[in-house]
Amino acid sequence: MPSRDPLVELSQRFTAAIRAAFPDAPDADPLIAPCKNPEHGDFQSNAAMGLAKRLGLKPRDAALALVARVDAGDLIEPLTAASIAGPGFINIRLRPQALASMLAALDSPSLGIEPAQPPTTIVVDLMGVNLAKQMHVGHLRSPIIGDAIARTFERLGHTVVRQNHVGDWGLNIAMVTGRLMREIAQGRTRLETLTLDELDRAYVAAQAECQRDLAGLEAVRRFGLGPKAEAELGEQVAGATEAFTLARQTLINLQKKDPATYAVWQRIYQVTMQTCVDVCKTLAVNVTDEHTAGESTYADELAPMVQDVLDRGIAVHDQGAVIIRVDEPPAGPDGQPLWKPIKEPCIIRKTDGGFLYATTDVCAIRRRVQKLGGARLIYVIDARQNLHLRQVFAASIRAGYSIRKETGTPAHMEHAAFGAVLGEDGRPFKTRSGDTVRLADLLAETFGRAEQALKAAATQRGETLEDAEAREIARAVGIAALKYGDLSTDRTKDYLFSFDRMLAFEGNTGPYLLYAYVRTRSILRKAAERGMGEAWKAAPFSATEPAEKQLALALLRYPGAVAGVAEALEPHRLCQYLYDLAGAFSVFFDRCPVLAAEPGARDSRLRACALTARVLADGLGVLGIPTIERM
RNA sequence: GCGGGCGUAGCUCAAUUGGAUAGAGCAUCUGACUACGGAUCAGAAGGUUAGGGGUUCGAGUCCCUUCGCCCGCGCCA
Repeated sequence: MPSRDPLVELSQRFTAAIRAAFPDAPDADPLIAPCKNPEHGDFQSNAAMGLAKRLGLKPRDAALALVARVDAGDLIEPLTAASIAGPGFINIRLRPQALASMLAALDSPSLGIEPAQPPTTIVVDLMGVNLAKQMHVGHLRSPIIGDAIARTFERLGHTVVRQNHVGDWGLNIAMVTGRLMREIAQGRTRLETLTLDELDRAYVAAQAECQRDLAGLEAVRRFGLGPKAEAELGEQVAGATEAFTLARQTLINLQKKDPATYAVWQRIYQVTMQTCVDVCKTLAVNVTDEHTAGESTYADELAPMVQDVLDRGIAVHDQGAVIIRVDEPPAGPDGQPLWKPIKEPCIIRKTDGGFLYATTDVCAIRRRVQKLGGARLIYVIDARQNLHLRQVFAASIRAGYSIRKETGTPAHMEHAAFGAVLGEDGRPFKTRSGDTVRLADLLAETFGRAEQALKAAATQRGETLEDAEAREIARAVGIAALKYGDLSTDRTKDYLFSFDRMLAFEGNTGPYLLYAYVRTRSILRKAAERGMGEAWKAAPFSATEPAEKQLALALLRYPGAVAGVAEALEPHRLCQYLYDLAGAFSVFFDRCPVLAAEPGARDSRLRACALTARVLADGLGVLGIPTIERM
């Protein structure tokens, strides 16, 4: 039985040929890849050049030796000296029969993606909202990229645990909680009707009133700006100091769960998380209450954790703080250092006895490995946090918290970093007035623009779109535009945000892919309307036209494309694949009539359309982009 | 100062991790149809891959160096 994936099948045959021809290099990679240029062939092996270098042969001789030993069977056309091109590329053509049977095999419920054996547990950190703060563009990339990565592993049959590491604890939260309690006491705010907007304002106000302008006071004194200025600033500092002291008291009350204080905090939590979960739902991001693991849930673990590492001599006192040094990594099983030396130590307790986010993050690693069973931890967090994460990873390895019981080795921890969101001027994305863009506004504008564009297109076709239907389709188009726009470029680079570009119906965009999908569905719908039955669903694939063959080859690359995303944690590979597939389908659509073809070709082409539709929908699903039937 | 990242067509991005003539889309120009959804397809033009040096059959990719931009750097999260 032929494999569904020609890459796998060809790799096996070439590996066997390498072992037979070059016993001294049995482990050499066959380096099978699809040909970029269809004129060269369907696939190519680039193994000969490497082998030649390694064994001191002429590349062409190595290629000849390989060509002579590859078992072509009924899979590929026989390889000859004429198959060798350039310095030693071996060009490969599939036999039509093999192509047809592989395609038929792909046309299964799994679409050629077999569940991982054995599945592993992967924890994905994919969001970090803060209590009492309005969500803004900065919160966009993590859930979009993180959810796509999570869905990829789920699709491959792994167990995924999503974690929303909510910033819901600490002095900043205590400040706003304290402020809110006073506002309530004064009758200026009501807990029952509290909104996130009010919370956001209270947060900013609380920050401001706790901000002691000591530097300003110093300057006033130094430059002798007069007793009045000094008195004003002195008053501010005194007020801020008082507010600060109050916030500290609130934090203490929170920590011991003083009922009045805790009730206000809970309400703040509720209002913030409701908005967060709503946004995720709107965006079709799979993050719900069950995925939230706020910093508050680690509060009781911090002090004992620090004590534990102190007791074991892993952490030390330094300049009044408690730190874990990470500049001398121990060697792992392979003799290599477990991480790259980091000069800056990981601080886990401040001089004043307070804890930091590093303290929480070390506890989070412990929970994710020891309790949640994570064999692999993926942090989808912006690139600026790289040093912090490396410190925390290293510290948790030293502390033994990330050592898996099953294997005795550290869980694999990765930072899937992403760049900043920039405006079209290349500066951080802001509103015209320079404020940060609220997520709610951004979504509204996306959906609004999508709806307008859809209506305009409908008018041009001479159709009218009902408001309700337009809105519904605009939602899907907007989500596709927003998510695909973000996912389709290398996540590590900064991302230039542009409504016009992401919402364009042409080019490598979400709407274009939805359109391609809609066209596949439209043909199938028409086939049903014209009573073409269901027999075509089992029709043999025949690829007589070049466009049919290119579509078939594109379809066969699907399992590899999904696997590639998992390997590199780079969803843009799947985007590129889907765009290629949509392009191959468009050419096919242009060249090969389906419904009007004679019955044999028609059935084969109908089946190709159906398979294309399923791969497009499945692939978009892996990216977290829902499809629609019409647009 | 130290550390990390980036620099590819006018613009926005790719390049299967060292492979064939560096590919797409947008914008520009030229063709194709009274259309299975033209929101399409075919073609043209556009490049010293920031500059220089090196490694080898072969470099956008690896090493060295210069320039430019972004980010981080023990008691914020």
